[in-house]
Order: sequence, then structure tokens, then C-alpha cells
Amino acid sequence: MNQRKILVTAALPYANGPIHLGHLVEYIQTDIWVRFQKLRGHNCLFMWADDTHGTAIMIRARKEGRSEEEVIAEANAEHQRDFAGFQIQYDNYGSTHSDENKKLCGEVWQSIRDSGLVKEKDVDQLFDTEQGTFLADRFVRGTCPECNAEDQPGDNCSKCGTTYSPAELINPVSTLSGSTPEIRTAKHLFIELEQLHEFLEEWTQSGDHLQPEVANYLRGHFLGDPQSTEGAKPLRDWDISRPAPYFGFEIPDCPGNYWYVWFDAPIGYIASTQQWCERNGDTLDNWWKNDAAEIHHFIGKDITYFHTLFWPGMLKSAGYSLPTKVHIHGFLTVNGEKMSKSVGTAFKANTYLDHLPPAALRYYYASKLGSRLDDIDLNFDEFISKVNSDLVGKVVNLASRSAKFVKDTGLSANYPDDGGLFESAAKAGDEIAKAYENCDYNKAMRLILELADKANPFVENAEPWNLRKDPAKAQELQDVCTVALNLFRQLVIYLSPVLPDLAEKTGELLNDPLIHWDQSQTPLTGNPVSKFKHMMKRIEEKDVRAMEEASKIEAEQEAAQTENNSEQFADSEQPMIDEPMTDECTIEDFMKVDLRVARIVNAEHVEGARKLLKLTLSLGGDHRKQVFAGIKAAYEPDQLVGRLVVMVANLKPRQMKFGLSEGMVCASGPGGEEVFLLTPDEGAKPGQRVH
RNA sequence: GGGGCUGUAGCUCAGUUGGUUAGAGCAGGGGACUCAUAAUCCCUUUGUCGCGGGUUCGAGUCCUGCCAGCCCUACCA
Repeated sequence: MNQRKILVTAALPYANGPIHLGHLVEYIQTDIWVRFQKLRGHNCLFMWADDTHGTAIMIRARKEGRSEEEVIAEANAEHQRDFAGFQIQYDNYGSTHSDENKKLCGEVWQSIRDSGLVKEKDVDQLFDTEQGTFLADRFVRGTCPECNAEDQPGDNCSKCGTTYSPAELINPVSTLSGSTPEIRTAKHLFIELEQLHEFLEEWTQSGDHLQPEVANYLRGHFLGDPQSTEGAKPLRDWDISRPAPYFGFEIPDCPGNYWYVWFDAPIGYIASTQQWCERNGDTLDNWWKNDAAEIHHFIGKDITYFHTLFWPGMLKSAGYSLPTKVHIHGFLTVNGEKMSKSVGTAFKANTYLDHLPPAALRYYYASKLGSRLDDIDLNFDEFISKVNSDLVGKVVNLASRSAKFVKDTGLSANYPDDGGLFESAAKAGDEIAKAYENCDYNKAMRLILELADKANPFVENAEPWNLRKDPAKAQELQDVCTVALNLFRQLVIYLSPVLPDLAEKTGELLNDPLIHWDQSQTPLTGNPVSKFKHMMKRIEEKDVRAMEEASKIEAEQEAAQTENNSEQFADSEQPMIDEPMTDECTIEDFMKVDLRVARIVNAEHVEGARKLLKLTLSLGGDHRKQVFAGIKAAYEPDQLVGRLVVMVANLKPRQMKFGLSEGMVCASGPGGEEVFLLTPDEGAKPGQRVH
């Protein structure tokens, strides 16, 4: 077999948060593919890194009062801890905030400049004057200019679906500071992607670089179809720079401006390779400028266009190899629902590991992952039954029901007649390998389990537990167990990209490490058999429940914390809907209303009145006012006497059924029992005017 | 608003270039066994293939309309 050179990447985890089970779909998918390629004897590297730049990390560092470097170093350590826990094995783990990356970004940038793809344009963007930063869309909320729905995101309205720019919002508010941002104009650099249209059309639509539905998506959405009546659509310019302040790399020939995070992030793949090369005496060109080397990216469908349009464009301009294939997967849902942090279904990697074994999730994902973009669902009932019945009940059971009968004798010296079981399973290896290669892991798992379903009946019919009772049948017993253990070993080799742990334990059991796919093609004979130890535990429902519970508690704690930070108040907009804002008034208008602090010196029920209380208010000295207030349902007179309120002191007196009312007390609320009197802060004195 | 994908047994999914009575695993029911982590083995029930049209000798498979779900929509869909 020709040894292939294969470089693999997974999307770079963002250094602003923990790894959760959704991320792990991709990372486990990638790890399985890499392990598979290595097992087949190929020269395969998994190059990975943290994605560290952008506004989000800058803001977070600022809020926590530490440097961005500290924030990303902590994330890096946490990420690598989680990956180790899930047995995800990479050859290098870098960071986009590295010297190597900075240098490479500069080189790529220069070639793009030299190709004449860069142009300057002025861009209007909202600027938070308190935080001193431009605001990305997701940091702005405001009233929809179309339907007047309040508290809508910066890019489109969740009520009416209109899309707009954040600058068009009525009453925009920065979610960072709560202040009103202003529009500022700044120079941005753009890459004219349209110049690469023909190349991208060619690259995306031919050569099996993309799954067919992705190629369709790109054509329908961005590129247009040159054959159709509408023809090709021009690609939009890509805004590649951000003005200071920004956490990232400053653009060398454009001081005060930084590369947008999506420029330097994918270059991080190359930078990570560079680090590996330096450590291993290899050269970058050997991997990134070599037609004999394949490059495979694994990503989620949300970042499709970055990897299928911008990234190939960048690589092309800079003279690097283009991706051999971009493998795109769907998202994870939990029990049929979108993962949700607040509900606690965004299970963190280390929360899972506190309660459950990594192999279980690896197998479960493998059994659900196909080569397409469908979302996969994590259903815990299915999870439990799949792991228990497939792995423990069928696969591991083969070893645990036969190993101890040959503990003293070891495997037979010659492989016995097994009715062709081993041979046909060996032949199935090609189809299983093909399924792995195509990322059809669910198919691979199905094929492997079919083999296990044939192996168990063999043991059943051979009845080793009866054979051992008759010393004359010792050879037969050894032969039966030799077959059972070889079929088991074969299955474990096929499963080893998914279950490296099981492969290792099987190697120990049979005193022959499993390191190559081809070991599945030849039976193992004559080897001693070690004492059988449990290889995999059944999943208990209570452990799953414990994890769910732990995750829910974490979610609640986090929610409580955000509330304490008064970071974001999720107040209802109902009051504003019930009583929309009135027309603008001038300061002169306002000054006509004489608001005064007043003390309630007497409060009493009014005979015959359903809603009213009669209040006597003191403005200090002898200034007294009598007011009838509609607060009977909300307050007892006793509660009121003595307290300070705010009143409209110069309101024209009004003759009411029960007497003259000489003002109003200020209160909010819709009425009835929901009336809330305004109280000045401590220190206010009756008679003081409210400005 | 535009676009992509999906819709097959209670659940998770297979169904190759359209070709006989539509399959598997799990779950459910019955039995066997006791070596094994209440594991295993045998037998067994279940389908208006989302709905409606069309092409065809023949459609789960191709075309079309509709419905439902999921996802995407670059600081201008």
C-alpha cells in the first residue's frame, strides 16, 4: 500500500469558553479519522490550535481585569485537559496568538496585496464611547426600524425578520456598557473576492473537495450558476480589518488596524504545522506546498463559507496547497432539542467525564455520524442501550466469556477451522475501511456489529462451558476459545480508531499490541492469554442522571453569576408595549411640572370609595396638601404614614366626589394591586424639588 | 424574505444506476441457556416509505406542488 501524507485539522476551539459535547462531535470525528489513517500505516498529522483573537476575548479580559494572554493561556490548558480526557490525540496544539502565526499572516497578507486583491473603503459602525471600542453586531441591541419591536439584535429583527445594519436601529444600546453608541466612520480593508470567482467556481464545483450539498449551497448562495439564466453572482468584498482597539495582530502596512479574526484563524493551521516541523526536523513546504500531501479540514456547517470560499482564496493567492477535502458535519441536539446553556443541556466535556467514560461517547457518536451534514441527536436512553448492548453485551462479551478458559493454555498453536468466520470478517475489512475513509462511521459500526452478531452464536453452539467439563475435550476447548478471541481481536482492530482504550487492553490480554489494521487479516496463534480484566463498564442510568443534574446546577450557578455581575438584565419589554413612549418633550416642558419630595403625615380610607385613599402630605413647615390617590388595593393606610414619596405639587387642584385633591403621588405599575410608590433615597427632605 | 438539507416500523437508521412479497439494530412478545458485566442464543409482532399530482410496463428511489422539522443567510439576501 502506498503511504499517503495526510494533514488533518479540526476547527480551532475559541479560547473564550469551555469545550462542550457539541464541540466534541467534530473533535471525536476528526480523531477517529486520524487514528484510522495512522492505523492504516499512513503518515498522518493532526494539526490543531486555539483560536484566540477577536472582540469577545478582549472584552472578557477587560471585564476580568487581566490580560488577554492570561485568558487564552487558561483556556488553552483547559482545552487540552478536556481533549486528553476524551483521548483526542493531535500532533501539535498551537495558538493563533503565536509568533509563527504572526509571521505567516504577514506573508499571506503580502501575497494578497501583491495580487491586487485589497482595497480600502470607509465603513460606518457603532462605537461604544464608554468602552472605547467599535461594536460587532452581536454587541448591539435596539428597536427594530421596521416593526418597532424592542430589544432586538444588531443585525436582524427576531419579530419581523427584517435585516438591517446596527446603525439603523432606533435607540441602539451597547450590551457591553448599556450606553448609547454613536456612529463613527473608519477605514476598513477589503479583499475583492470576486477577482477569484472563476477559480472558486472551479474549485468548489469539481474534484470532490466538498460534499455535494455543500457545493450546491455555495453555488445557490454565493457563486451563482454561470450556466443558468441569471448567470454568476458577484462575490461580495470581504471586510478583513478592524480598527483599534482589537485583540489580534496589527496589520503591518496599515497601523492602527488589525486583521479580522477570521483572517488569522485558518492560517493558524499552517502555523501549528510549522511548530511541529521545527520540532521534528521537517519543512512546511513538505506539507503545505506539496502536491503529494493531502490536506483535510473537519469543520461544522456554521463556518462553511469561511473554509470553502475565503480560505481557498487565501491559499491560492499565497501559493499554498488547496484543501483536498473539507469535511463538514451537522450539529448536536440533545434529546431532540437544540443544546441550551440555560436549560443545562450544553454539557461540558469535564462534567461528562466526571460521571461517564469517554469511550461511550466516542462509540455513540461514531454510530451516529455519517458523511453528510445532518444534525445528530444525543438521546440518553439510546446512548445507554447502544453502549451496553453493542459494546459490552456483544463485543467485549466475546472475550469475557472465553478468555478465562485459556488462561493457562494460551491460544492454540494452529488456527482451527471456524467455518470461515475469520476469513469472511477479514474480507469485510475493506468495506469497513472504506466507510471510515468516507467518514461514514455509522456504516462502519453497523458492519462491525454484524460481525459480532455472527461471532456470539459460534460460541453459543460450541458450548465451551460444557467442553471444559470433559478433560478429553481440552483441545477442542482451546480451539473454540482461540476462535472466539481471534474474532474478538479482529473486531477490536476495526474498532480501535473509535476505542483506543479497548485496543490497548486487548493487546495486553493477548500479549500482542494492536498497532496496524493489517493485523485484522491474520489470526493470532500460540500466544499466552493474560488474566481477563473488565475492559468496559456498563453505563448506569444513575450516572447519566447525575451528569444531567450536575450540568443543570452549573447552568443555574452561571445564570446567578451573570445576574450578580449585572451584566445583562433580562427585563421584560411588556411595560413598554403596554405604555409606549410618549412624544418628546423639552426641558421647559418638564420644568413646568413641579415634583416635590413629600412626607405622608396622614392616610385614611374614604367612605364609599373603591380605589381611593385620602392622604395628607407635608412639604415641610406648614405646607400641607390633601391628595386622593388610587392606591387602596395596594397599600394599607398604616404602612404609608411617615414615609416619603414624590408628588406633583403644582397640579391644578381637582374637585372629586369626596373632596378637593391638590396633587398626585408618583407611582408606577398598571394599577390595582400592582402600584408602586416612588421613594427618594435616604437623606431627601420634604419640600425638596425633584429635577 | 432567500437558500440548503431532512421526512421509511414505537425509537435510531439502511435501502446501491427506478425492478418481484420494503430491511437491520434497539424496544415489545414467546422460548432456550447459564461461560459471561441481569450478558448470550433461537423464534416472533409492527409500516397509506410526510401529503397530493406527474413521468414510467413498473417509483421509497426521478420530476413537481404543498406540509412539517432542522440549519444557513458575509457589518446591505
